[in-house]
Amino acid sequence: MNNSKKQLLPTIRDLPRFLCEPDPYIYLSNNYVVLDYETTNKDKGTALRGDNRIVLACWHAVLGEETEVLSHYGGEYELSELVEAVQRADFLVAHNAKFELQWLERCGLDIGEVVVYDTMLGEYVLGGNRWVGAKVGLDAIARRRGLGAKATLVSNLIKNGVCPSDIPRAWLEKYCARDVDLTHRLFLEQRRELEEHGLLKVLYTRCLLTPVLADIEKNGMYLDAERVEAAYVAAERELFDLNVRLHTLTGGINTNSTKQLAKFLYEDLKFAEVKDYKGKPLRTPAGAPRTDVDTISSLRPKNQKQREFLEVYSRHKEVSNELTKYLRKWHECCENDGGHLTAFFNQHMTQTHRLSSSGAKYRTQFQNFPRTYKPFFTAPTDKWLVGECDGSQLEFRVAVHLGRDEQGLYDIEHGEDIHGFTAQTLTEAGEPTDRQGAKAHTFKPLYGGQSGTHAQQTYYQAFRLKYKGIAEAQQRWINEVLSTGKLVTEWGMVYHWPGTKMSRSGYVDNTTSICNYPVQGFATAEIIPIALVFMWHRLRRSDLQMRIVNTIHDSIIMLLPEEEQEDFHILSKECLINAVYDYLRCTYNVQLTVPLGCSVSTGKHWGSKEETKYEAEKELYRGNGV
DNA sequence: GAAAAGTGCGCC
DNA sequence: AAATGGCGCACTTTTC
Repeated sequence: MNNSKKQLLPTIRDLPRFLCEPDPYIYLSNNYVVLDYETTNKDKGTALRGDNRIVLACWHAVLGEETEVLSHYGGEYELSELVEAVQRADFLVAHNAKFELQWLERCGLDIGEVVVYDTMLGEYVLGGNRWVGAKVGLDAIARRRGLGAKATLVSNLIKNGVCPSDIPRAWLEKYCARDVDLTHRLFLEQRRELEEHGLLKVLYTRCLLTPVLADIEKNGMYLDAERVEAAYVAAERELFDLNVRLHTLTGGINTNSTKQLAKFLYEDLKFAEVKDYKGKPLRTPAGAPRTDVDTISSLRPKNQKQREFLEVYSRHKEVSNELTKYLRKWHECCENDGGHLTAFFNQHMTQTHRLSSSGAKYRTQFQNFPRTYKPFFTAPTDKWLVGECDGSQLEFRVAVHLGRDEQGLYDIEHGEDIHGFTAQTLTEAGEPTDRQGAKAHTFKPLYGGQSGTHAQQTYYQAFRLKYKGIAEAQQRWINEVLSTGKLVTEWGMVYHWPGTKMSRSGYVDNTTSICNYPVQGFATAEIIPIALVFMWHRLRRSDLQMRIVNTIHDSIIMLLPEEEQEDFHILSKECLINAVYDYLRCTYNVQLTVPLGCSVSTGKHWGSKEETKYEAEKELYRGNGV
């Protein structure tokens, strides 16, 4: 166990050079490999399925002026030449490199030692918020850039479910060679543009996260079968009763149909629609009456029939949601897979560049479990725990930094109760609100929110007055977008809102996005990924057994042996706090001016209430950091 | 009959 | 005219 080369917890200096001395200009080197795999096609060909295999690998090995064009038809055990080429190179180029990395790991590569350049992420970073998802697919990019479309015959075969292993070898080779060539030319175009726009560093950060995600997707999370089963059975039982009652009350309409439900609510039961301050009914974007919980819960029943319907309906909605989105799937997962639940992370789906996730086999994504279900997750073995660490008030603190807001800094340093201020302001404006109820409103101004009830508007104004620095920064962002159509953030990321105009009333299009993207992006697309990267590499170079299993925007979820609790605390603090300051300074030349904090908890199940909080030392954010 | 649009709801 | 950001998934209805 005491491997001489490893330590329980290596320091940051022991990490690979590309981390302790981050250098985005490595991408200007001409020592790289461009790779594309064709694989069998179960679940999109993922390497995480043992029954998939590599059909064909095509790669370019570039060294100086020389480009070798290579390919190999056959499985992963015969690809040592490729693995060695990748190890010799300064970096690996691939489109959606997470996919290739998972395969390369099966081919025997240590993916913790590789720097990748992902052309999908390259395009994503160049686009800012302009193109996401399918628009950064290789086809779409080739079309947009006039690089020549993909070979249509083979791509159509694959799209229509034909396994590459059944496609004639010569066709497939031509297709794959073309994709590598396309990826290579795309890379050369992109790196020039990224350098020109000062975006290499942003791409570097995106790409550092790729091997981390490639690895943690393999882990998954574990459900406590007993807890899931109990909740599942109780919910099915309750739903059955509620269905009967609802059927009687409504005469058998389908309450899942917004159309039928709206007719029942507003015509049959004669509820009055909720109106705005001008007396106009609040409708959906398409003009239909609203039937969501918020709307329905604000309806005021005037008779017994209305009252009873609201009561039964709201509970029915709750229970059926829980069942269809979580409990039935998790019940299946416990029956068939011992409660092992997996998902994958999408690096290219969001406008702000935070991650998104999608459920794998059971289609439950990893970022929207109901909070009350956290205790349904547990460790797969005895003597292991679930741990969670998250950035304290992360988006607020980021906003305070971006606005160099003195009041905000004071409040953070003195642990002021921000929600308390919200509650007090709302109460004094005639809308009695407790602290819990105030939480929803506290940060709405960070999203540029202005409207609402009189008391709410009073609060938003009070927020803008109190945190002047934040409000002024947001106003500057709006002005910049008005005059240039884009916003260059202080870490280099550029968001675009072309054609933004001011209306006659003075309201600027996209105000809410302009106010929010920099905050959300810096917090959850830069800071947390940095922490994840450092945490993963330090664990990888240690003897510790704990592993990262999930990340939800401002938090990281782990599985760990009981005896590694202290290491987990240290690691959380050092990665979520210290490493972030260093990395931001080295890579982005950004000196954070606020304390970062984190809170750490562990337990037999996820969601333990006992938290330990840590705060940054003053010299990290108030001096030169030395 | 499949795809797209619309609506609602879970999380941060 | 409206004016709180970001997602993915279930379900119904509309469109092609």
